[in-house]
Amino acid sequence: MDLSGYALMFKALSDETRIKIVEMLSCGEMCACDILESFKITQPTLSYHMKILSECGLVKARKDGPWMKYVVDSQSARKLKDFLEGITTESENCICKNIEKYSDCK
Amino acid sequence: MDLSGYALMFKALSDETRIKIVEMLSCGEMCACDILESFKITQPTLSYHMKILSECGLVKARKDGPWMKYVVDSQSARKLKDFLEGITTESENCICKNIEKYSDCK
DNA sequence: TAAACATATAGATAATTATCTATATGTTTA
DNA sequence: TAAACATATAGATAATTATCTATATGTTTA
Repeated sequence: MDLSGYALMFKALSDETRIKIVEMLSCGEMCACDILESFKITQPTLSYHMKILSECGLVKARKDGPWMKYVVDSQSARKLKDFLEGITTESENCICKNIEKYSDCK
Repeated sequence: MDLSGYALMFKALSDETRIKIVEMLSCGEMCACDILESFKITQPTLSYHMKILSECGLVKARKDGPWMKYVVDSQSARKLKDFLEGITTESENCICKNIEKYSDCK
């Protein structure tokens, strides 16, 4: 995954409401209507947040009749975790060996 | 750490420039001027980013003469990693046992 | 001490974000 | 099939963000 992918996932988690949603989903699949009950936001706002969480890949969405069901995508969460692992751990192929790639690129 | 603390750290990592900075710092301490060389941003913009990274706790800053030196705070990074761990792993005291806390709280 | 260097701050601005209301679309049930 | 239910989309808006230029502050060196 390239950095913009990580940035999108981190951005998805940069909002407290979305962090809470992800925590709720960590126990298993839930439908939007059930998630909505735990928050004081309107249905369109939840829909907006779920789109952000789904589009970055951190959450998987599926349609079940009239309901949308959501669950954490463990693989994506693990990738993000591994990124943080790379930040803390000393290793042979340290992430920072790629520094030159960034020179003069935006 | 409460959720707003995590949100701040995730927000700090939601920008590609800042992700790159953190990667660079993962190898060890660097001064602002050296970091700046790898980016096409102005010095005030870098100063802005370093403030965001420092204030959330993900990066430690210290003054050394005229230089500011920065390094990743491994403890914070580990906390963030553990949060993601809690999202993926099934456990006795699952994060989602706290769901009721969110009810009707914004 | 004056010049050079490193960084921070102030103020402006275009772009993005989180939220809402109103409404549309799609699915199930009576 | 009409009503009820679940969700998404459109459009508006206030707040936030990332960036810049100009300038201030603090430190070292000649």
